[in-house]
Amino acid sequence: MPVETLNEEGTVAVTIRDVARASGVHISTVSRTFSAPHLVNPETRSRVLATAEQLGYRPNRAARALITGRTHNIGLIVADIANPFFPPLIKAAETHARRRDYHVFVADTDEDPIVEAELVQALAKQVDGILLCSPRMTDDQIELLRREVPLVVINRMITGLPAVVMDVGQGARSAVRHLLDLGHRHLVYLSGPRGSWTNREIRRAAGATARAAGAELTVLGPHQPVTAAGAAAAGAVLATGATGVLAYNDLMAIGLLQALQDRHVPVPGQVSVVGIDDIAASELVRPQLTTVANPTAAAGRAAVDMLLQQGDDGSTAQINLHTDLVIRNSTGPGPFLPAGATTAEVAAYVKE
Amino acid sequence: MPVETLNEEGTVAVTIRDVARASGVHISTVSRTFSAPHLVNPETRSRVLATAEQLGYRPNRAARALITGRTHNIGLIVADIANPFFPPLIKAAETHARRRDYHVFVADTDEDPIVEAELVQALAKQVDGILLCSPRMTDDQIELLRREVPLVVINRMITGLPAVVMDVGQGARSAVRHLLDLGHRHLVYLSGPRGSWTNREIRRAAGATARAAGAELTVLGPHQPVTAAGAAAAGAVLATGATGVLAYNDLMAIGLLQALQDRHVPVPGQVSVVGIDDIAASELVRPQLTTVANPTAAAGRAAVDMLLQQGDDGSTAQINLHTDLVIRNSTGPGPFLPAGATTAEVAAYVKE
DNA sequence: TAATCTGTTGCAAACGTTTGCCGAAAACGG
DNA sequence: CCGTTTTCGGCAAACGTTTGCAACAGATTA
Repeated sequence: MPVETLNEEGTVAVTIRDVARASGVHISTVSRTFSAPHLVNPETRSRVLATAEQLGYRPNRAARALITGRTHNIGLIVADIANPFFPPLIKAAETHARRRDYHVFVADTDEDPIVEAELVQALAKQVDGILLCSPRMTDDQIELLRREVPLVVINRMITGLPAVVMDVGQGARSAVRHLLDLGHRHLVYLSGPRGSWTNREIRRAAGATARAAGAELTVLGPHQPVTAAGAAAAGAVLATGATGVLAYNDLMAIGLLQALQDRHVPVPGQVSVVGIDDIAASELVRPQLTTVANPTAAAGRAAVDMLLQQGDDGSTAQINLHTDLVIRNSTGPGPFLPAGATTAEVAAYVKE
Repeated sequence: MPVETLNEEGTVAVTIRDVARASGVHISTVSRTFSAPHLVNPETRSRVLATAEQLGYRPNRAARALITGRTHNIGLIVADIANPFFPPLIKAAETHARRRDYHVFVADTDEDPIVEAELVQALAKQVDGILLCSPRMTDDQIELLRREVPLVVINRMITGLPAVVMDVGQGARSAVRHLLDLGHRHLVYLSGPRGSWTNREIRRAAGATARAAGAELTVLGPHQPVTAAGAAAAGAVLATGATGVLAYNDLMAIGLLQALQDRHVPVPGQVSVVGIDDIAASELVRPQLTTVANPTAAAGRAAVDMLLQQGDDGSTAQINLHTDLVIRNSTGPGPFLPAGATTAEVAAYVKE
């Protein structure tokens, strides 16, 4: 009776060797049955598969990783799992990766660039690549890290680095144009965290669009991308005298909405607010938030594909995903129009 | 000149062997420097550490896993990452695990018990244990799977299995008592998904509490735990004539809130609504949701600890975490009381 | 019929660690 | 100063795979 090693659960650990013995072939044949089926006789193959199935054999990924150098794992690093912007992306990436037989490590940096770098380092040797989501590091740091592990960046553009971005510049332009169309002439941009590429893009696009229309745009910030920061900014927003606000993300916009409500400032009667992301909650608050919808799920899937194809060629494509302005109830006509004016009336007014 | 193997990034893969050669010791000494430092002379140790640092050596976890049988990874399986109940738990578990030098695979079952079982199987050989969050499988299935991999269950009680539960029964009792105290005599429980242990606990506790007070409790469901289901149930809720509603979770409660608002049913004027979970959005909607706060972050940390200690002894502890009723604005006096009655007045009335 | 090719399998050397065992040297006790 | 213990470090065998190479049989070609 052969000595079987028991694993910690007290069951027999069945290896390639057991399958080989039971089906009367060499272990290499068993190995090939799984990793290069076309190299083994169909008859033998089915016999091996049958005994493997019967014995409950599962390939040991550590052993496989050791020799092939591919772990079949990928890392996904986000700023804050609890920020509702990320879960749909995580979910999509995870599901997509699993379909390709990859598993996903998810890690959270708490918006801290130092933690971010450490995490990449820690994960580097254990994954085939990392998806860096809205990184807060500098471009230089990222350049350094990409030498240790294949990287795909989401929501940031760095020359020479494969990236998936949601076209937040275009989104910001639509949002600002929407506010201008409604007759607002003085706008505020509630700026997001320092180090965010997205934040720079939005500010630039919003500024350019406002300037082109001869409107004024005041930038407030930087802020942490959370509701509390949006709420805290309410006073400053009102102090500017602006009537239209674009926020870095929906959380901040919602926080602002709440604070304005608490101060009995009518929205959109006195101030119009636009968010970015279209998180689930933006439909749940009242007034419902006008916002720029980001295709986060598509971005997650695209990023996984880019990462897995990266080895094949030296291509460093950059994908730019389209964003959509979703108009809800937090935006309305500017202050010098009759409060009840419809969009059509406003459009007519503006054209005059 | 020795031949160095290059990894896919084109940099040299530095192994224990390189460190050994560079510091003039045997590889076993290098190994021990990292995995059993007390067995090596402090002087040698620091020399090895220095060269390791200088060469940029990182232990290969696959090789380590292969020989020790421990991967230093854990799996975390949740029903739906996009359900805001889970992210705080995931985040806490991940951070806590990382502090103990473990990495976390996160996977999503889409509320499907079949996917759930497959995921456990797929992850089993690649992790040291799995955290099963609010599983939808049957007890038997879970019993079967625990033989393949150490398991800790969250939000479910199965005899003999280590578990962390949030005391949702107690939460439901507080919630129902709160509604009864406000003078509501006919309540509805908006039931959650089939297969949810939590759902059974809530229903049982709510039913018992209502019965003990001689009040009526109608159970509606099962439902998917999403806002749409809560909204869709609005008609049925009103049809029962009940004035107090307890929902399986906040998402459903919020959905219901929206639908009632659309029908111009005043909340809490005509109907009071209580949720469970205390997700971030429950504070953002208007009226703000009265709900049972679950200590999800604490649960995540506790579960990680249990899983990592599990090997040490055969203990299968079950931790029961306290929940808290958070009273906000979605609950108010029952219909036969003056609409503006304060809580104190209500209490007085009920006592009479 | 000999030479070549093709398809299938076995052999054995890796991959980068950990760890039980053993010997050498140092420290200790009497 | 001798015997015993302790500390330290080397040796080599694992762990479960993959994969280049070689062997062999049968089919194909010239």
